[in-house]
Amino acid sequence: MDRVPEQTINRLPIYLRCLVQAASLNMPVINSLGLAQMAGTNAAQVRKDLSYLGELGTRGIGYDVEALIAHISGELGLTASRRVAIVGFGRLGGSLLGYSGFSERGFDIVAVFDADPAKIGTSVGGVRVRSIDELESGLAEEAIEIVLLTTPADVAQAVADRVVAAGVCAILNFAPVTLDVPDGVKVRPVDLSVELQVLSFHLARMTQEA
Amino acid sequence: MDRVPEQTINRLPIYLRCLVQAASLNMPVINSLGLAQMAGTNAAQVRKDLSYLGELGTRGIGYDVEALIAHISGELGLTASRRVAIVGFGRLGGSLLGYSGFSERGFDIVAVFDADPAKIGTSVGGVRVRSIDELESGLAEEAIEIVLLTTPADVAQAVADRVVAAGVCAILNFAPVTLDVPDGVKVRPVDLSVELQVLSFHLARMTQEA
DNA sequence: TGATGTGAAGTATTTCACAGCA
DNA sequence: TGCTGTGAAATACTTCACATCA
Repeated sequence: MDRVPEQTINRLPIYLRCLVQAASLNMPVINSLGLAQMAGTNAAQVRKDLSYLGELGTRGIGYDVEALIAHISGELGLTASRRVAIVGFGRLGGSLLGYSGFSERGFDIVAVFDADPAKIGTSVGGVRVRSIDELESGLAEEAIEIVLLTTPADVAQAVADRVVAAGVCAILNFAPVTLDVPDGVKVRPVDLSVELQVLSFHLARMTQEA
Repeated sequence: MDRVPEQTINRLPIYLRCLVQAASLNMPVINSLGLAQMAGTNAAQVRKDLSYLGELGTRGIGYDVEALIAHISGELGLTASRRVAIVGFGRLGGSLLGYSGFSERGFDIVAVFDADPAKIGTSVGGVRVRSIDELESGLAEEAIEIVLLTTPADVAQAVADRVVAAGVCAILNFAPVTLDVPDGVKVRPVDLSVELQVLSFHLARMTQEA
């Protein structure tokens, strides 16, 4: 089987979300057009994307919703829950810990690290805040697979280096810096200012063209 | 001049951030390789991207940092601050209102809407929470250009329809649904569960291949 | 019959490689 | 000389169109 294109990977969680909704509406089967309309794309794209995962549909019929949910979940590695840590427990880190959407989707936040002595040792939502000094040991102890990096920008790279050295291969980076990590480590940047600036670009274009 | 490719637009805010940092380090000039290293890309990409904006560099030298900041800021429409509204004032909406990074970059949150009578009329951070019933009039009154959509998923499409009908052309969508909007309206989805699932895919691939 | 799966065509994006200019 | 700007090549992705098969 060929490698799955990056853009296809980005759409798989969207398809999964749509399929779960279809299942909740008691649709046993969905075709590529129906899924495309829910996901905001087109039928050919859906078929091509799903074809990278195998021959999952039935010609003349479409895709079995439950079977496709199971298959995509498997591809996304969602069969077991994943152990997640928050590094940097400021305002944003606190919000993320409180967000129920993660555990609902199998992402369990089981460790929190911060440098502030006033926070260390306190417990929030059943999770104890650890010292950043215990980062390496704590990540190993808790068998962390994914780190949510929410430190201030000026220490993000240094903390990321330690996280990577501790063996973590997946980082969701909320700090407004581009992280430099070795091959094999996946970083997804989340930067709302970047998103707003992209929207602003389009607004500027519109008013200019009109 | 040719249209700027979408992927280039996505990188412009990154370049801008790197340039601002370079300026803070008192670098008067930066070359494509230096900017590429800061931005996590390569020199050819930087030159190609910037070439869509015009001939901004000096051969043999590089790019004047301040001039390039000014130019990219202009392209991104950041010369004046932009008026932003939060629609859906739950936990997430509250966090976003409290985030200082927006106003620092010229995005001013000047209106907040919610459906909960307990919240309507209260003031947070100098902004009064308005009833969702006043959505259309409020968006017009405050001359809102960008909406941060943070409603529950099940009403997100309906609210988005009203936001679009009120003339807003840019939406940052935090609801875990794919919004259907007319041509000319730009939506940027922000879904942390999707991001985590993409990371999970790569983790699954790694363990499988190893 | 009707919808999938997929080569092939069409686009978009990235990278190369070097002419051109300060 | 050294770095930008840019056609051209290479690669990646999307869309088309239709053979294929339940």
